[in-house]
Amino acid sequence: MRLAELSRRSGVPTATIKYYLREGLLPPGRRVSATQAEYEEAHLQRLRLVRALVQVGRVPIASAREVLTALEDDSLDHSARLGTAVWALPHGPEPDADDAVRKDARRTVDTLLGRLDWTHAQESAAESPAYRMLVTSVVTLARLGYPCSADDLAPYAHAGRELAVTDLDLIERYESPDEQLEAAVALTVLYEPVLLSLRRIAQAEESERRYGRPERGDGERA
Amino acid sequence: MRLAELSRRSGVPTATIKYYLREGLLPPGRRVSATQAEYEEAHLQRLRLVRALVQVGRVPIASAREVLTALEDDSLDHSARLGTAVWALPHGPEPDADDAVRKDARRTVDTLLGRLDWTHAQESAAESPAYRMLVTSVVTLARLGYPCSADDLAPYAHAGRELAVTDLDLIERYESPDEQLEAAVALTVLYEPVLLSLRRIAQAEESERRYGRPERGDGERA
DNA sequence: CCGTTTGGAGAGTGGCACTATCTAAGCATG
DNA sequence: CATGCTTAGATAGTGCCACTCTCCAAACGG
Repeated sequence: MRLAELSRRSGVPTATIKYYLREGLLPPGRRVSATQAEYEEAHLQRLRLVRALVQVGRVPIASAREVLTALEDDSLDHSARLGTAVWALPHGPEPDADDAVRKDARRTVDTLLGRLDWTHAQESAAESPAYRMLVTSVVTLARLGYPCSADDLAPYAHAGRELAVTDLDLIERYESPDEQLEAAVALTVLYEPVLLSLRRIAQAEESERRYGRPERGDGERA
Repeated sequence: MRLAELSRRSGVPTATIKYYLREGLLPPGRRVSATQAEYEEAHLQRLRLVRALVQVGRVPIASAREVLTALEDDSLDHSARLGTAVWALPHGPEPDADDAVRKDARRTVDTLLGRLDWTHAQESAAESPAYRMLVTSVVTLARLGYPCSADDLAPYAHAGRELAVTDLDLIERYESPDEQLEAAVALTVLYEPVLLSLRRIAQAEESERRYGRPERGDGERA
């Protein structure tokens, strides 16, 4: 199919598709002549994935490129591709200083990971984006006056563990390695807003259950 | 304290503090003369909250203002303030169309909420930001070829419910209504990256457990 | 009295995700 | 072949956002 049809079928403007092609988020089409290129179904699928990552998953373009190129990096094996892809995913602010508060937070996190026997996370991936994001969040909470101990974090870690099992079960539904790779990235990123919104809804529900009045005020937000 | 000291103690540049004051994220200081203003500890705390929301919680400035003004809106009672504040929090893309896929997603979500007996969410807050974010995510997943049924969502909802209970228990540790309000906002927002990073770490851990290195990983399937 | 500091306001900056414009080369039709 | 529409590709521009810079006049302080 031509670029125009790709645009029509995906709902993405042609200018934006051209931009994605330029940025390497989308592999170039099969050149048919100097001014024509042919795109396949795979391009459409990839385009939808890009849109989902960028718009719903809030993944920056540059990170999305890293993720997607990792997915098809022939020099890596299956699990290395996935690791590289997920590694490129998150996007938290870099820590500004390594002060006492941060050391405390790191100790708390390490205690938690040790208690859970998550030794892999502690050793080979201690500087993974996820680990750093966790430490940064704990630091921020502490500075705000909400210190969180390993005990406080434990319920979230347990939830994370159960969800991870669910996630991997979902991914295992897919047969081919390529499908699994895409599914892993898509499900990791796109279930995040699912989880967060369900938590918010549950908070409102539980709050109503405890304190009994509707959460929503009346006089705001047309 | 003066603006300069506020800056020094918070680590936020004076220019940025002035910007926050202009934007109404920070209440003005007590005017001492035409060119002097005095700031209290409360300003410092508020400033730290703003920074946490904006930098770690990725809340846009405009939303942060809505949240913070709701927290001190004297025309609302305690729970209305909290509702308004949390209502202003998230920031997903607005849905583009109300097509068949979206209707399906809505039905799936409603089924899930009904099954959980989350009637409040279904009725009075059916158009809450969280509900819309959830529907949008399900739509995106479906369009990508990852349909998720109410059964698929159930584990995430279950996790959300347990976390909501934990969250409210944490908030109840605080005595005064004002403290509870700030805690509710801070903990809702700042535990999000905690939860997401713990999920990522757990995924890596579980993945290693299933497919991992020959040393420790044995093919234990869950 | 005078250099420095302060609060305030407006304009400017840099990053990012597009988006509009332009150009040259097709392809389609008469 | 002439004519007009479409396409791929490149370059420059747009809008938004979170700051950040510059300036001013008042005022503090030695």
